[in-house]
Amino acid sequence: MGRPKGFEPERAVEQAMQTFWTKGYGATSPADLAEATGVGKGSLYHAFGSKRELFDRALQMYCRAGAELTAEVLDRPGTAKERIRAYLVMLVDRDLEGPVPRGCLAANTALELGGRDEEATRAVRRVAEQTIELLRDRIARGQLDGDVAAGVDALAQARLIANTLMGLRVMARTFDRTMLHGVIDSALAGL
Amino acid sequence: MGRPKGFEPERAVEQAMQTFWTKGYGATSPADLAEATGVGKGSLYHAFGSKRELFDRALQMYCRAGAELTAEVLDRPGTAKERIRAYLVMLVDRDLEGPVPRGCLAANTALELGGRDEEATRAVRRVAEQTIELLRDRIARGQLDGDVAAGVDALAQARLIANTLMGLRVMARTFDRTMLHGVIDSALAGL
DNA sequence: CTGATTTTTGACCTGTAGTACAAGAATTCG
DNA sequence: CGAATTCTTGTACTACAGGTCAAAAATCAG
Repeated sequence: MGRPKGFEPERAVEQAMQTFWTKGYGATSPADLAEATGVGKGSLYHAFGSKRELFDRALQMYCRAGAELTAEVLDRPGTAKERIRAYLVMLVDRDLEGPVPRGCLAANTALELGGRDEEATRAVRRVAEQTIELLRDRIARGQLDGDVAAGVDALAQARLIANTLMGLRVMARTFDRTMLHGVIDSALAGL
Repeated sequence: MGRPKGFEPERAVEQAMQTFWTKGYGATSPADLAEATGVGKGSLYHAFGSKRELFDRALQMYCRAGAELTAEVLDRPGTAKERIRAYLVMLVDRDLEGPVPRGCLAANTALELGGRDEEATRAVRRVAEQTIELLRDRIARGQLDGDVAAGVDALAQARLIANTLMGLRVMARTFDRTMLHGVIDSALAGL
């Protein structure tokens, strides 16, 4: 019973995520969130408790969607190198296509809150570890498939690529597509 | 003539830089700056005009110091690979030694203001390009010295390493020294 | 319809960011 | 010393961040 919600929480979290992603946590005001979600400030606080809790939900959603996307793209047919390249290129291109490059919400959060905020640090770490794991598995599969040399250290390469990815999403803020693609090529030389 | 300044501007900019570095641009208040520099809020505005202008000076100082440090470390005796590894290790360890990992002011700025702020974007891009150039020169020198294979594309490797560096300074917010050093090793495999 | 329950709305509140400004202090010049 | 100049200090001000709350609105059980 009781009055029914006038909005879908998941939808609101998603809108909030977009806003946090674009403007950053600190620079997003409750008013911004209200406008983005179309839900009154008061209702948001009623439903989510605080700006911070809403952000946690948004970050969680981002991580989940990111992991799914990563798995999906890596699993498409092709060699490990081809798939990983496609993955990196896709993320970089996505970054560059918007009116304003937003990078990666997790990376942005890592720099904005990392080290100062327990919860955020853990969340960011988890998504990074997840990515590394997916990359490692894909490389290992490449070794089974015979398209990656058996002597390659899958974990080390996965870490290198994940780190490169973080770098790319910072560089995407200031450099152009050509340079970023060049970096991707160099980073994949070890495969 | 007139009353002499009660503080050294350069010193104040340096203190301000430390604060911006630790807390980020948006999260640093005029009150923080006044406390960090020991100069009254009013005096700061009189001397520097605005928070933004002070930040520009601080970022500029950071870039200059960074470039000098890079050049200095790379120029010490050793092979290109040894020197570049030492450079990366030094930056990562510095990041980790403080009570709170601060990353790189330029990278932080790139993520906080990049794409939205012309001036900041330019400054960050300049420091990145500078770093790439110094790395390229050092690799090229390594080729002359014979410690780097002649077939290596110095510019591509320099870009890869600069990108790796950016990534490391993001990862340093959430990962430990061991993993970061592993990434450094992998990244230098191409030399 | 009444009451219980939950959501919405909008007003309201406290604190601080970012800046402006006026009055006073320190210094040099004549 | 007085005047001119430049810096300092502290107050004042506007705007907005972040959040709270009371009252109205919507639903359902009985």
